[in-house]
Amino acid sequence: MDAPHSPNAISDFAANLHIGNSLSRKKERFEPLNAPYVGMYVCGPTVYSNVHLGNVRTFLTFDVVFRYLLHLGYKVRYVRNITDVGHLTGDSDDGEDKIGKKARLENLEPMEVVQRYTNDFHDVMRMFNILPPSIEPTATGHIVEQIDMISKIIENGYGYEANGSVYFDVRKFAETHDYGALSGRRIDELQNQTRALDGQDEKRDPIDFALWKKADDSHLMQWPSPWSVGFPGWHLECSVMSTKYLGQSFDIHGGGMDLKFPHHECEIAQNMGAHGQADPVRYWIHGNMLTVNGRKMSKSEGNGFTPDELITGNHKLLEKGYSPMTVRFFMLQGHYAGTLDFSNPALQAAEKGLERLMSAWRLLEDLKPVSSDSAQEAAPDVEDIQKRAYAAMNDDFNTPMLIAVLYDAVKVVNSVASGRMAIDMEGIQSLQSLFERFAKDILGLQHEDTQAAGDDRTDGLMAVICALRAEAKTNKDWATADLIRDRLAELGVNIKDGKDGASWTFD
RNA sequence: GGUCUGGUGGCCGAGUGGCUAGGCUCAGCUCUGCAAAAGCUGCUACAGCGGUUCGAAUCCGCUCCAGACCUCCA
Repeated sequence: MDAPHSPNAISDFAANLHIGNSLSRKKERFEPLNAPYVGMYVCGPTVYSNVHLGNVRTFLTFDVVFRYLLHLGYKVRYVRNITDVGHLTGDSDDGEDKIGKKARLENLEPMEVVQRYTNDFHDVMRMFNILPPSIEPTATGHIVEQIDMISKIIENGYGYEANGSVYFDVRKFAETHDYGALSGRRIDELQNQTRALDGQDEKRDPIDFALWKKADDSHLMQWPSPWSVGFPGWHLECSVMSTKYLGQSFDIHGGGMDLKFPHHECEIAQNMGAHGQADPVRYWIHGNMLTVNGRKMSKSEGNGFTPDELITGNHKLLEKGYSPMTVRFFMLQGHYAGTLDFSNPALQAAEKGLERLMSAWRLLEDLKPVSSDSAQEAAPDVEDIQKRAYAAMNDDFNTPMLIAVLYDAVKVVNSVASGRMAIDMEGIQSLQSLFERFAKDILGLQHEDTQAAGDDRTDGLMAVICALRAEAKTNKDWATADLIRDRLAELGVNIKDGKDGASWTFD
């Protein structure tokens, strides 16, 4: 991806980037701690099952953030973890972790489960053209660091051991820190609302959370520690890995809205408790949920589906299959901070809208200048379109607005292509650059029907067929001309009659 | 119960004080042998009730509705 100016320069447009910070609940101008470097951490998946579309949305959100920061010229270190230590299953709290349970049910090593679903996760990310992060650390690869962080927290007086488990002393921490600042929760309100969970009687206070849990014999994944043979608490890994790779204070932390509490709140407490760092994360970004009929997409609701089901349409919620790019575009048509409702009509609309966008982009490749003498409309102000495109992205990554701006460019391309609007070569190049930057680099859209470009033989055959049909048309032999068009349509080849002869595309 | 999000036209979905969002659908027109594509035009909006204001979808208050989260559960 090229930066707008020289390879090492930060774009002038970067100065106006504003991010909706969920910590302050305000849009704030983005100022990196150590420009041109930017550190970003995003909570990755727990790899105990296939990811579904709701998960994809979160990673897509941060893919666009990552892409835009790169585009602006920042040197981004993007860390996205893999949670490969299972934590407790569901509400039932049967004392078994998710990965361990899956391993037992399928008679696999826990690490086989981890590998299988990590591979699946990577496949899905590729399918949706989501860029890999700079570092993808795993929880199990950082047990030593986690134990070390727990020790620091204990030393600082914010952690205590009970029966081989270690808990975070929330009340102690809250004496000097604002626990609940991110989620807006008050510890007095939290007090009576905690669920009855394993080990609750070991805690000094029900609101304390686990840093280390002693494992019983049935627990498949366990490690030695100064306190017991056991496993780390869920919130700890992200604190440890973000600190290790990005430092005690870094620029952006992202994740799904559902992780705000307790996960991210606890992360902040752990970081502060261990390092005394006042401001571990400068900008918190939370992606909102994908809903189906107004309900959060989740496995337990049975309303989530896998990419395979999506493409084949083989799911009770899907009327037909949709391509990954259609889904990517559909998601980008909503802002990441709002819920997005999944429905067949909405996806079909996205499919058609994307097709229009991509067709114009394709047209642009062979667009020729149109003189102002022959055109009814004056040349477009591409510079202005580009300005609005940057303004949209700078306004908290407003991809729906960016897409609306791109449709202005689509209109220009179509008008020029039909000879209605004037444009010079420079204008065409500006438009090409616009699509390259915003559609390809930033939104990550790509043509899916590349095989339709055809080889030489196909092109030759089509040229012959079109020539025959053109002759039929010249002879006003409409029956033959229509027959050719209809039969080709049945084969998935669409003929469009333009001013300069017919063109063709594959479905 | 608490916390946090939201409630926008036929559908999806932007927009935080006055200026066209956009996409899809539908209707009409232009172009076209017809069709498709494209362009143009039109259509029905801002949950409700009060308030602030010259002016509110946009600010404030209340009500109603929906969703998410509430300690180890994306």
